[in-house]
Formats: sequence, structure tokens, C-alpha cells
Amino acid sequence: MAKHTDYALDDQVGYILRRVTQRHLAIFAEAIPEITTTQFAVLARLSQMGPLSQNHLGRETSMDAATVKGVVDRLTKLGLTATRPDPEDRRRLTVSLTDEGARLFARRKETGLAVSTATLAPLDPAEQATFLALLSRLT
Amino acid sequence: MAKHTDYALDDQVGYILRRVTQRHLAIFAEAIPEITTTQFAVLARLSQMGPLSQNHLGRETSMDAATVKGVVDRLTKLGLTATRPDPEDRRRLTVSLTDEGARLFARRKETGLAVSTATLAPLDPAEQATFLALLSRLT
DNA sequence: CCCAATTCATTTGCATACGAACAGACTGGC
DNA sequence: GCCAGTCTGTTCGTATGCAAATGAATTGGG
Repeated sequence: MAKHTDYALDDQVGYILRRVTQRHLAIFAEAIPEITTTQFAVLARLSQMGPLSQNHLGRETSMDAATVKGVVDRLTKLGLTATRPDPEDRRRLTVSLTDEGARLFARRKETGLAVSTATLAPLDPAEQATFLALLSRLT
Repeated sequence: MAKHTDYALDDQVGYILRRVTQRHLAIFAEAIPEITTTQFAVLARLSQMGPLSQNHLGRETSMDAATVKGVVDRLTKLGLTATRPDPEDRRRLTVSLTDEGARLFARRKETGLAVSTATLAPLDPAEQATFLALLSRLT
């Protein structure tokens, strides 16, 4: 009988999640060195939904207000996004893709899909579907 | 026919991983406010394996040398770990748990297991087993 | 036994992340 | 039509996380 409880770090979901995320980020950085995963998510969302206020963009990409500010600042410095004040609501800052940002995303979105494929490659197609369905429910 | 490829951000494994990790970190921070997940991982590993060199500890907890240094520095400042030079190899810094660190981990490891349980709670037991098996293969 | 290659720890720079606190702008309910 | 509550963006502090560069120590092969 075990004295109390054994805590097996290697079996904890949080620890495995961290390791899987590390592998995914490495695959992404290799495939798309120009920008980061979070920056790519912003380009994807703006490409899909059009211009958004900075806070709304944060909600749509699962980043808090402080985080999305830094991401947008860096994308703007790279010339991939632009910001302008909203005339309707002077609190708001509207974020949009530049032509260069739209072109970069169009050019790289196939690669982005390949990154997802590579991340899931250790599983066969049926396992991938099962995994994604279960993972989504843990959101 | 789609013009080219649709990139559905919400279906990308990296994006879902980030969201699941956010939820897990929030559950952990609520349950164990004293320290972070990475700090807890260090305590767990030292508790399991005994004193380790800082680099070895990093490998055993999936952190690179620069990251583990910061984590150990903060744990040491909290009085939960201690460091001493290795007389055998003057490059090495041996990291060990203090009594207080060992007590904190002993007191909190049940809670740590409860955090894993809560993270996986949306799945039934069979699904949890399937999920963990598939997740582990993506490391 | 000696030096080239490796290992270890550190530092710097950059990029997420989040909580808390803040000021300015807006809105709904009375 | 006013003000209490809310929303938006910003800043600060803290904590991962990795790449790259550095200096010191160790080791292995000839």
C-alpha cells in the first residue's frame, strides 16, 4: 500500500499539454519563421472577419486585452496590420490587415494547415478525429 | 468550389491547445495560488528524484536552461528550494527541496491531482483514458 | 597529457500571458 | 438629462519560454 498518493508528473494532463504545445510551437517556427502562432491567429481572424476593434479581436483570438495589444503592436511594426480610431466610438481602436498582411496570410495559410497536419502526424486519421473532438471539449 | 483553402482558426490543433491550456492554468491558479504550474512541476520532480543539477532538473521538467534558472530563482526566493555548488563538478549547481518546499508539495499534491481531474472533467472516464493516450503520443 | 569538443550556468533580447489598476468614453435607467 | 455602471485601451508587474552568445569547467581521443 502506498503511503499516501503518488504524484506522477509525467501522467498529469497539464504537463503533457505543455510538452505537446512545445513540439507544436517548434514545428510552427520551423515552417513559418516570419511570425509567431499568436500573430498568425490574428491575421487569420482579421482575414476571416474583416477589421475589428482591438478588444473584440482579443476575444476572437482568446487573448486578453493586455496580450493582444502587444501582438497588434508588433504586427503593426512589421507592417502587417494597421490601426485607426473608430469615429463612432472614441474609446475603440480598429485593427485591420494591410495589403502586405493579407498577402502574407494568403501565401502562408497552406503552410499553416501543414503545421497542424505535422503536429497530428503521430496519429492515424481516425485517431486525429477522435483527439480533436475530445480536445475541443476541454476548452 | 472554394477559391483556395479555407483556414479555420477554430479547428487548428495549436489554437485549441492554447485554449485548453488557458483553462487548465486558470483551474490550477484557483486551486493552488501559492505557486505556478511550472514551479509545482519542479517541486514534484525534486520530490520524486531528490536533488538534481539545475540543467538536469530542466531536462526532467521539459524546460530549457534559461527557463529553469528563472523558475529555480523564484522558488529559492520563496524558500521552497535551495542551491549549492557541486564539489564534484564546479560547473554544476545542485538544486534541492527545502523542508518547507517538501512540506508544501506533500500538503498540495492531492490538490494537484484534483486539478488534473477538474481539467479532464468534461470527458467521461473512458474518454479521459483515450484522450491522455492520444495526447501523450503527440509529445 | 593535452587540446578540441562538450557541458553547465548565466545573461540578453524578444514574445506571449494574465491580473490589477487606471482614465476616458459610452449607455441605460430613472 | 444625469450619473452609476460598464466598456475600451493602456500601463505595470510578474512569470514562463526560447535563441543566441559567453565564460568557466570538464572530458575524451589521440
